[in-house]
Amino acid sequence: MGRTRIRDIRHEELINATITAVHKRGYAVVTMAEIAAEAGASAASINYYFGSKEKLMEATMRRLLTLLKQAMLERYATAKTPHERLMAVIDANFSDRLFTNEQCSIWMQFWANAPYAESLQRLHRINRARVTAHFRAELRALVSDDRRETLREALQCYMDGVWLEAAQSDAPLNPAQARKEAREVADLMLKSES
Amino acid sequence: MGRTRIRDIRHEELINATITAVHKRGYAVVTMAEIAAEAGASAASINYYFGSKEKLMEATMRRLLTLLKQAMLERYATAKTPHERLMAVIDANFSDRLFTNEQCSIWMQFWANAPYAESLQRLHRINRARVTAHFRAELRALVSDDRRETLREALQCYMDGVWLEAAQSDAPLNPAQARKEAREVADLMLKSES
DNA sequence: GCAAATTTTTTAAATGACCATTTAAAAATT
DNA sequence: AATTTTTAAATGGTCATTTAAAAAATTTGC
Repeated sequence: MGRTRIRDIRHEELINATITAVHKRGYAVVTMAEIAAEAGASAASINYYFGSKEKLMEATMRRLLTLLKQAMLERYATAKTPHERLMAVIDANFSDRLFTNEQCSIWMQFWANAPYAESLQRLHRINRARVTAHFRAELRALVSDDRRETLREALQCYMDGVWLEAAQSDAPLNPAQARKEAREVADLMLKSES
Repeated sequence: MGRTRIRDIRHEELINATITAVHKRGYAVVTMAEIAAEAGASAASINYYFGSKEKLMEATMRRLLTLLKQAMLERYATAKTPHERLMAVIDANFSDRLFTNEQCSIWMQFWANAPYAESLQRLHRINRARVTAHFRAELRALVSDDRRETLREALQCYMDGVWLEAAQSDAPLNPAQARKEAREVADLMLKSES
């Protein structure tokens, strides 16, 4: 009984179309018609499946969060030491799938609009809290108490900043390079701890 | 002959109103009527003085850039060593005047919308290039060639990230604390260079 | 000084677009 | 035949900008 398979397909298609359309036009400016066109559907069908523009946006942000979570868990699975697990979190943020112009751009859009949309803000905070928790846990074994929070905040802000800058660039990004640099930065900070 | 003094006053008032209104409502969503109400004027008068919403936004962003530039030059004036000048750039970014919820929030708004508005993008890039140049110049005397760019990028991204996070928070910010932490982060990175 | 004349500033109301959402009916699927 | 999916068209609302006229300020001629 493949119950309403089509529903899932449309959800997927429309969310992907939303990601592309928001990237192209900006969160607050993109129209239902543009998103629909991107998916080869009609604006009315979006409301049929999602109920409203706002709910579509929320579902899209959820998708993004899921992608990030997956990327993190994937890498976490094989990491053995605290240092490796720390790097797993970093690598996830700059994985080939996530560190693209489109993804950075749309993250930035949701980020910027979170303060003005309850539902986005909630999701955003949950996500940030998760990354914070991971960092804290791994840093516990790596740096002394008194410096840990400074270092964690610094690392988290650094990663946010990299994404933010990536969202501004139209030249294609280099995830491998970004991972390398992020690891260097992290090690640089850790080293000065000895 | 104080030529058309009133024009300057209105410009000032309307730009301030724009800052407040964009902070409250978001860049792409705020209306001319809301901005006008904030200034105790009519929407039509904004067009009389600025020509269009877009030009008003551009003028507002210019104002923000001027504020940052001023903050930097002020601190630069008294800094003697490269290290002091580096800290001057950092302190400027987290000065009492600039590191407020309202300022961070509106910076974030312009930032996020720069990719979709030619004029904003231009200004944004000019500003970033200036900060980059300052950092490069001061770091030249402080760290070895091979690490300089990594360190500079890390510092710049870190500062962007702090602003970005500040824009999400509704609790009042603590500029002094932010300066202290930023200095710590910078020194941490510099120390590991020896 | 001072009152018409001129210029600058201000706004209420009109204009013309644009858009999310609903509706009602058609098309496709079960 | 019943249900699900799709969309064209209608609806109702919002908003930037323009217009036309009023109000304030400034200049000018005396």
